[in-house]
Amino acid sequence: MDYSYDTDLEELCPVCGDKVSGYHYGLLTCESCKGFFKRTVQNNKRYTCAESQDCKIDKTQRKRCPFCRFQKCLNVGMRLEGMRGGRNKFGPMYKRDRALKQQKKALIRASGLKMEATPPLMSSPQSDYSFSTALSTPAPKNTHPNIGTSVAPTDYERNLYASSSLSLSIPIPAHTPLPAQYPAYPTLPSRAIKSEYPDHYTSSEHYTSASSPESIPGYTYVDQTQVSTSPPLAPLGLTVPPLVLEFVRCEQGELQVQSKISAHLAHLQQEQNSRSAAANQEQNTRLAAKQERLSTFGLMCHMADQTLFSIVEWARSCIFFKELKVGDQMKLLHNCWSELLVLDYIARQLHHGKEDSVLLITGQEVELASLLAQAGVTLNGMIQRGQELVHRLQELQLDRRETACLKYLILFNPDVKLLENQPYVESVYEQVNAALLEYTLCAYPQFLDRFTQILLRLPELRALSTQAEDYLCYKHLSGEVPCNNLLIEMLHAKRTCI
DNA sequence: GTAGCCTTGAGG
DNA sequence: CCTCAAGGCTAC
Repeated sequence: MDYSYDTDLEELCPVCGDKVSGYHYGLLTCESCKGFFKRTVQNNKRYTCAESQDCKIDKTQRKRCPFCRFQKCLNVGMRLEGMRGGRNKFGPMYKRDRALKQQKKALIRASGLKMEATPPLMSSPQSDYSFSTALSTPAPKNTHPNIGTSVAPTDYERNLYASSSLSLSIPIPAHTPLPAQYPAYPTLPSRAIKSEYPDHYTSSEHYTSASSPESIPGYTYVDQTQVSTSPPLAPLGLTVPPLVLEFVRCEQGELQVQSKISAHLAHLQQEQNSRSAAANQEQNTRLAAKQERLSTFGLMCHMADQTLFSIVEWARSCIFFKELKVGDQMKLLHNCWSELLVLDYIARQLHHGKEDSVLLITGQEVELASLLAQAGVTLNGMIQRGQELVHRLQELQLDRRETACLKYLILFNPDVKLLENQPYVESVYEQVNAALLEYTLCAYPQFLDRFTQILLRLPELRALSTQAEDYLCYKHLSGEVPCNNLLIEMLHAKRTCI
């Protein structure tokens, strides 16, 4: 049994299930999918699907529909690398991925052994139960007192078993869609490429469209594993990694931030109203409407600006970050401020849980329709993209602890250049990664790929934040962003240091 | 077009 | 040196 842990785990191509031949374009794939991806990208191939763009791709049928095969390549995270030769820009990522896989195996093995010795005791009062249950919108009906003794062990065992020796003993039926348990590299692919090859990333239609959700029509297999099964069990009173607890402890009180920002904005608005009231009286309605729209955008900027202040405040008070020198702190924040802003927004919507409205940091609820009606084309696109991302995370039922971990993963980006204490940042990143992995495995043992699924959302978050930055930059250049803005300062800082 | 094998070349 | 991923080659 023991041998299987080290050898055959995850040795299947995430696209077609064939034998993996090594890392190609960002993840472990088979030789044929590597070649297929290469041909497609290099020759700028365009395929069409004769069916409904959701063809099953497996070893025997992969030739049937190149369209769906390519979609799947993109979905699992294949990305073009810009450099020829062995060691390339994916190098560190591959290294991390390998380390993480080892870690995961070790963890699974460890919990497996623990299992054999003593069946998990769930009878202890589920002390940190409250967070995830309070947060998850549809209250899971799984607080059955016997859940630990009756359901959990088998479930847990089955998953552990499945993950460790699946490829040996239980061949995956060829006709089923691959469950997304064959992880893509659990790092931030677009980031690595983007930071090193900005042009490459943006100029290639494949990759820009790859990260926009509406261009991924065949993206269904992930959802099947997450949604069609019973709703995720709440954490089973298993120990939550201390690091994760610490992360949650460091979270700011939403209400506190809310009232602070509300007060600030109310003040601003009051000022503005009194200033423009006189002018508006004389204007015709069309112009007044235009001014109204501009001021709404301005207000949003102020809102984002204030949120950014609170994010910086959070970062400065949080574990690990405060140990860094100011120079490194700045570099990290300059790199990720927009991602943290987007994540903050997304997390609020997750908590909000309504599809037809969004919740602002001020606590105001805005109808999505009216928001879309006021915004221009670009902003509309971003809002919709944001909603898509919210939706996907909702399907995963991302909990508050996981959200907290994501903030750290975004903040401690080991790919940031010119850090004084780069190894430290890298080690924090690894620690957070490990903590999140451990947490997801313990809290949601029935979803072994949850960790990967969560991390797979980060590239889209990244892409969205980049788009937001670009948009802000454009708005700034056309003079529509209020001055003295931390947003703009961050924008400048980032653009000048790259 | 596909996919297995070969060559190249950067990084360790 | 060796490793190993990107890209090339070519029998199907």
